[in-house]
Amino acid sequence: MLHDPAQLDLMFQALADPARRSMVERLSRGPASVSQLAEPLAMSLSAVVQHLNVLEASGLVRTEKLGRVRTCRIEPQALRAAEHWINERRLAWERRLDRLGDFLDETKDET
Amino acid sequence: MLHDPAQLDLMFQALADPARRSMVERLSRGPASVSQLAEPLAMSLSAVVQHLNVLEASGLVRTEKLGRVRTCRIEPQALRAAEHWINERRLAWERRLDRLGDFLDETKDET
DNA sequence: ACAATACTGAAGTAACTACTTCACTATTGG
DNA sequence: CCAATAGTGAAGTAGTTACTTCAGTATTGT
Repeated sequence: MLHDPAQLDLMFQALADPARRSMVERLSRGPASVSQLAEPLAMSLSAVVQHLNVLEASGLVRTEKLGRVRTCRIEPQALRAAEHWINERRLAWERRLDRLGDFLDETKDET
Repeated sequence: MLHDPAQLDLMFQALADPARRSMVERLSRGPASVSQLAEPLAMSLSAVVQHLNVLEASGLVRTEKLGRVRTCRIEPQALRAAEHWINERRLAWERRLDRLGDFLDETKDET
């Protein structure tokens, strides 16, 4: 269920923005609050919350509110899904090149 | 030089569209012309060319024109760069979880 | 030579994105 | 209790994206 096209759209779209990637990068080093995520970014807190909503909708980040603090953390399964899609296509291409190489080697032997 | 933020923006943005992903998927099975890429897609040839330009600008696809036919193929290094970015963040997170697990195990022993 | 093929490019448009500001609501520390 | 903190939500706006159509240019098969 993580492989449907719409979910991949959301995940790659989420990763396409440098502010959101920097948030993911920060979260890869451990959970953080919204303010902590916002701190290094040159934009309003509101903008950060909007980016966070995009990340959450994509499934890449999960958040949990305790008191007045929203704690954000990475969802590694979603990262894995995006990684997997790319990996499959790259491997398909590279296997193809290998077979082509084998074929060329064989036909060379036949001369 | 494949790791600069702007290039990652372009690559993830390129992968965020289902039509473009279907083009990449087709190309992962071997090179194709613009018309061949367009064939399964419910949109004008012009639209396909525009998607193709996005893919080419991202570095994910390389094209070469011979006569009136533009042949498109995948650039696996670019796919690898996108894959690598995701992988690094996921691993950072998972290593963190492992260390946390070790720490919890150790402190449990100390009771 | 001429028709068909394979794109290419420009202009238009509707929807979406990445912000902004401002006003607001909880929660918490003193 | 009340001021500071942490975040939420709505509205507005400039810029971008994903198409469309239509008109044009090479290239190639007959």
